Amino acid sequence: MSKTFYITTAIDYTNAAPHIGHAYEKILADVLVRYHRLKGDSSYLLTGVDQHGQKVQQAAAKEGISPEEFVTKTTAKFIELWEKLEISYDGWAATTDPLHKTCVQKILQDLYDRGDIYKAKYRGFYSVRQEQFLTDKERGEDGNFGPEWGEVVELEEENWYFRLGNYRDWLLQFLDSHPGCVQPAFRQTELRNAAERLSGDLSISRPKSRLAWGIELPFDTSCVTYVWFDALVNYISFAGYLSDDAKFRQLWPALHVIGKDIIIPAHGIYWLAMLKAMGFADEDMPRFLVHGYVLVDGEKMSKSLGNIRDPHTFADTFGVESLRYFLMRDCVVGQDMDFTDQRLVQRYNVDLANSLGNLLNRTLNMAKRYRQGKLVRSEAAGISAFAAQTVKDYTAALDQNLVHQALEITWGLATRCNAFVEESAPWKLAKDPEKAQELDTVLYTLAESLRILAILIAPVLPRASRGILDQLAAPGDITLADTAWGGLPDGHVLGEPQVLFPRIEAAAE
RNA sequence: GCCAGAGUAGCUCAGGGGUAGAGCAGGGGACUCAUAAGCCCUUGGUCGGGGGUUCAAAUCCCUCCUCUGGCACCA
Repeated sequence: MSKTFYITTAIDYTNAAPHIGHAYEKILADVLVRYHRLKGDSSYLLTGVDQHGQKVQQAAAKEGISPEEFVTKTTAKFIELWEKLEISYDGWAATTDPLHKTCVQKILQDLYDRGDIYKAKYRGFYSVRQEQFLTDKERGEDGNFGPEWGEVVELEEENWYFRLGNYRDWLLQFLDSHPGCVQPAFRQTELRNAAERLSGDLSISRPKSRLAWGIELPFDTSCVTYVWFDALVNYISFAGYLSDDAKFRQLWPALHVIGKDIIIPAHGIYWLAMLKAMGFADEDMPRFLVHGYVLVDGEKMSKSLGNIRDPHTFADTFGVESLRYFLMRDCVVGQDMDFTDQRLVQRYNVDLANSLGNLLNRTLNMAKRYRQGKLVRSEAAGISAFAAQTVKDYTAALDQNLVHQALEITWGLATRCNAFVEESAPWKLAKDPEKAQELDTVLYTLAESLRILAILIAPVLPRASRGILDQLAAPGDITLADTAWGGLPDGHVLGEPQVLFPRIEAAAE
């Protein structure tokens, strides 16, 4: 069996509800994994939640409930959203899972035994109110810590450290010899620059007196591990590392879909160094697909601006598919995108309703009116060749994860078909008995093109894909190979036309 | 500050030494199968400013300005 296309997303921190940015990342990963399934590749999508840590502990305390209870409640919100958005994940990584905990502890113990983890004292300024150490970043303009930190004391604490600095040279060599490890390329350049300046080791523990909600260090039960050796490890623990060798060999290495805010240093430096320390070979290092932010009306989403968009609202107002389409079509992979209601509605009306939806509708109506929906197998060479080229270009784009480009290419076929309707004017052919064969060819060509379009949109618009195939009365179980011309048999009878994407008339302001 | 990227039509962006491009928005037209959709035509830009190289610069070089990102644990 060939290697599985193993794709993961960042696991989301469960101290608050998911927003449109979380949704974007999961949809992107979902589209890519659906594409690989369509191609017939063995595929596996892992997503999940990061449930440990201080902010969860604090948020739970604030509500007067246990961290377990709090996390269960918040996690449910993520699961509910992913189901609504049709994120077709195969594995669910929740960091409180015993499987994960066992894996983390085995890794820590092993690194400890090999001397990659050591204990050292840290002395610094500590905010009693916020229960955290402060760095120079937290200092105000005047160089002092602001009142929001409450009482600040100087404190000494013993913690465990990972010998990150030992892996700096290897990391530089690895990045230099593996262009394409990070997409887009400029992110790899940034990572390389950051790695060059890397100095010092990485604190990986917190005393339980400060943070109890985490995974206990196997060699020091007075501490829990802090974020890195917990959250990052999910990518391998849930892939069977140290628990199911066959599964792990099949899946690993992964393509990590992550946001631009966590490539440096978390994934690009810490995670790669951690894997190296665990003994992973260069060819078993993951690759990264780094996406940008979803801006709202040109601004970064933030609580203080009060412009956080709830994906549920969008899904309920405009439909899940229009949200998936808009996010995938309007965002150049790797770049930020601007999310505005107006633009979403515009894209929906222009691309989904007017172009594709109307093409389906007019085709079925003409076939019904002129031929009672019955087709004669045939081919308009210009269009079938165009369709074949479209599939080729589409594949080339998606093989490079360029979802927006694949959609643009796909819609090129829909546009070509709409023009073809005008060129061939079936309503004129229908009035001339001598043109009967020509009319049959036009109708079959349009129906067949729609069948191909339905296949191509399937990764992004699974429901609309099924909807088109249903109306064509074509089989719903499809693969990319089915885009070959002539799938609809001679004498095939099309289904009833229904409006697939009703126009959104009210300008959403 | 250092590093990277960007600044091209109202908007989103492509192009990258030889007469300025696409989609959407705006304007006009012919048609009628269709979700007043689709199709055709069209308005619109001294390609951030200034210098330079060149027969020729949006494109190469220098410089300045602006924005974004990274360096600095929030998808």
